[in-house]
Amino acid sequence: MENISQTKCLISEKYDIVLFENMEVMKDTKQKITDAAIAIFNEDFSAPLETVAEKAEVTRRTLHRYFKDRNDLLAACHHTMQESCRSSIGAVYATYTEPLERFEHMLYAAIDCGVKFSFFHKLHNNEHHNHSAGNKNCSDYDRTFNKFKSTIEDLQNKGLITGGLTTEWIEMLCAGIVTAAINAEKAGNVARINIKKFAWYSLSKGILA
Amino acid sequence: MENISQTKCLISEKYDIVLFENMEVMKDTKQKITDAAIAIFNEDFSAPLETVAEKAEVTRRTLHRYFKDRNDLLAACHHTMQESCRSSIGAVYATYTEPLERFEHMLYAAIDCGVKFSFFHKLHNNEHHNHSAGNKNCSDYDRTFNKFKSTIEDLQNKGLITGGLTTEWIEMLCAGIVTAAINAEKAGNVARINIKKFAWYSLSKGILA
DNA sequence: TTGTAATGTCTCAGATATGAGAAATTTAGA
DNA sequence: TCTAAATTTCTCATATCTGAGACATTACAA
Repeated sequence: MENISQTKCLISEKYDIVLFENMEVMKDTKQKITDAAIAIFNEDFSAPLETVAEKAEVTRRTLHRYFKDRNDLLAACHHTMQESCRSSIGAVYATYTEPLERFEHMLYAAIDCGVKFSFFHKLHNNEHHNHSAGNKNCSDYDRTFNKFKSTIEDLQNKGLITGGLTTEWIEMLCAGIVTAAINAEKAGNVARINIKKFAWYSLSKGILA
Repeated sequence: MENISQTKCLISEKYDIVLFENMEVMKDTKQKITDAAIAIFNEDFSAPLETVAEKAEVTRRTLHRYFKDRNDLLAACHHTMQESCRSSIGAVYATYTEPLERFEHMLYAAIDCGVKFSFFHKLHNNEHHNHSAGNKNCSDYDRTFNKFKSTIEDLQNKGLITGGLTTEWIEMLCAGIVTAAINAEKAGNVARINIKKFAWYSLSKGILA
């Protein structure tokens, strides 16, 4: 019987410590509200702002002091998600050049970004959103996610991907597995240390030739 | 280089024809509204009822004639999801006894249920929902999903699962892969015929020893 | 301790969502 | 074609959400 411990896995110590979100003691209020909004809107896009304020542990009045209106808050969410993904994925892209190694660390980066990754991906891939390169938000998204996509294409060109699987499927699968990792983390029924290990095992076995 | 066509795959012809949702010409209005609500609420839980009515191609007034209020509509959603999942998964459970075969067909059944599967799963597994066996909805959910979970346990007991992977992770992964399949279907960038093939390939390789 | 900036409380007006009555219109079947 | 049921249209009252002013309270740094 195969055992997961035999599988090569590049998780560094760093990832085991700061595993998911930054648990900083004192975030500045504006960022705290933005982070709360990302968590809430990811699950319930039309949730009342009161709900966001509660999650951020501030009054609705305070929220309105920082954000003109709902759209303003959403723009801040977008900026935070974009920046978090750009920074994490960009760092991996710059650090690793070998496609497989790069791909593995991109998965870990995506899991570290957590909801900021999955909500960002969801927003730009849902049926109502019409993605246009002219839109600043969309081009920001593309710049970051193209690093992801091109890494998958590199794997394919090197013949590392199971024949027949398409780039599009692999992208969807990655998003699905990141979501699984986030949900496992939230549910708390899978040991934290294992989540990335499991995610990489299932993803790599699931697509590599 | 491994090719996906070499992988054993039990998709029957039936699945290729009625692939995702039932595209019936004339659904009765109440069911049409309920289905629209499942699609909308899955993506935006607090979406206004106007949005649901639009999706169902009726007036908000008509919606209110069938459903007393939002909760009433939500109860109908729950009933439809429960019944769809119970029927599909129950049929697979009754038809196949060999765990691996059963598991594969359960994946196909879940993909066929589509949003009805993923929304149902999401509702009973999100952090706000406190799952209690006393609640009728929860026990309905458990009855159906325990068939899923016990199938995974059977695989594990037979030594078919990669050592170390937990039941909880596999459940999350299944939900993630079903979501990937649904999104691939919605995005339309993965050929319909391939979706189930890809999903089973990635899932089976991703967890089986 | 004191002053200032940030946040909370209370309040309100306008916007949007909700639920339903009444009558007109459409649809489907005899 | 005619009738009955279903749906739409228009309307309204109520509820909830939103954004902001005025002032009280708190936190913190000098």
